[in-house]
Amino acid sequence: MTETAATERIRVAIADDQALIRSAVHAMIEVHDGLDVVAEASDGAELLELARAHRIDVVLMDVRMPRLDGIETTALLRRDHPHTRVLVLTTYDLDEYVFAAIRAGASGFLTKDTSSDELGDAIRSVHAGDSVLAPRATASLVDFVATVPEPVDTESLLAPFTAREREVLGQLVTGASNDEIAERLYLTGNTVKTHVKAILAKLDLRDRVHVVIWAYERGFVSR
Amino acid sequence: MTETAATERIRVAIADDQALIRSAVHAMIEVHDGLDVVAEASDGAELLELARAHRIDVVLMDVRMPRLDGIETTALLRRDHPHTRVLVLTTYDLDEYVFAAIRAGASGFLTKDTSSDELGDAIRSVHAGDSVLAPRATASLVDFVATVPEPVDTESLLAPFTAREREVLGQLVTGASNDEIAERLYLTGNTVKTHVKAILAKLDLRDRVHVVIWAYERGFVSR
DNA sequence: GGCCGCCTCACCCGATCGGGTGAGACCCTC
DNA sequence: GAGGGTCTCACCCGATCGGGTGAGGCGGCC
Repeated sequence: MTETAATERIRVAIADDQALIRSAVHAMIEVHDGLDVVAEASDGAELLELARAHRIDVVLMDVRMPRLDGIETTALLRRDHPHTRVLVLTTYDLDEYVFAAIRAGASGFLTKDTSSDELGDAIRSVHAGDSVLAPRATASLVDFVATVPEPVDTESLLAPFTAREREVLGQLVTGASNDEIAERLYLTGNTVKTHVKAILAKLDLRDRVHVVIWAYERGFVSR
Repeated sequence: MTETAATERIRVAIADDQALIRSAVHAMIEVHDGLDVVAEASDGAELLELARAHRIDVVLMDVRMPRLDGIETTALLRRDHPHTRVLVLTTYDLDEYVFAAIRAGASGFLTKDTSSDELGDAIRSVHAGDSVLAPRATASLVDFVATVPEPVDTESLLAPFTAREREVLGQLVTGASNDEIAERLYLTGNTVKTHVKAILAKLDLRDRVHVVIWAYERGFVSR
């Protein structure tokens, strides 16, 4: 794990439908020691073929490409070659793609006006396992995280409930009927009803539907 | 909007309970043109007092401080002085604090071993409205975003439903009873039941509880 | 015109649910 | 040992729900 990756050469591939961009990027990379461009593809499908033939460490991926776009290509590539890192390059930092790219498994998101040195550093970073984002992209992520509801403390939500009630509650939020709960917890239907009534009273809710809503709204369960 | 912020001097405050750290950070900032340290605080409460007296553009905030920690201080500060940006500095990049800091309204998250130049750049960046994250913090955010379920296309979820059914569905997921739905949509209870039955049939679900679960699980509704 | 989908409403039935009350057994604490 | 909380179960009642069936009106489409 503590191997000095700096001594290994990094095998880079370029995927972009514009030949001019490919050669420009190619030139930007070749000036760096330790970086080799081993493949160039004009669309995603072609890149996937090349990935089967060559070992690729880092792909510089355009988003807009015919046949298979950069996002889908990233997802497929990462599925079949988890070792290969993807650095997405866009013409402008259209942050509409940032989230899709990251979800697809991209390690970085930069604009094409990135300097040669920054690009070289970025390639080395993502190859080392770090993530690299353009400032605008970073801001998007920060904004996003700031709006995401914070995870709640489950224990405080469950505080008013007894052990048995928590078990019943756990079943309730799955949509189980009283009979199903009884079966799963080895209880009588009557007993389950008692616990359900206690839960409804403690939460001051009308019926099990509202219990489910309560659970999702409070983040007690989440998808 | 297109004013050249570079010509304005940036007023910086430092909040850290260790005097040695404060003076070291102070020294790192003063070497930069355009950056002035206008306040130093040894805890969050002190910083908040100083913020009422001075105009502060950027705060370099330690996380661990007595009385009021950096996270809570950030939240309070941002609430009362939205103009003031917060750059959180931690001893090690304990990413347990990254999300809390961002949620509290921090614009940046760096470790204290950041170089003087990087720190100066970071201060200028956050003052300009960008976000700055340490590489490790960036990786945390990227990992987080990658695990967040993607927002679903509502239209495709609603595809099988008629206009009226969608309205009833919208009421269903709020936990409304058939009578409440009837009241709100100016329908008979019998008619509502017909629509509910149609919805259950199309989703192949047993009862309204499962409809609510379906809605949350698919992201049709979210908190 | 005829067909079909949608919306509306009605009635019936059995199942499920929620509310109320009571009670026995157990365990822990004062 | 008296009291309180928990867990278990029982019975009753009325409300709600889901399933089945039928039917009239309306609008669009072939």
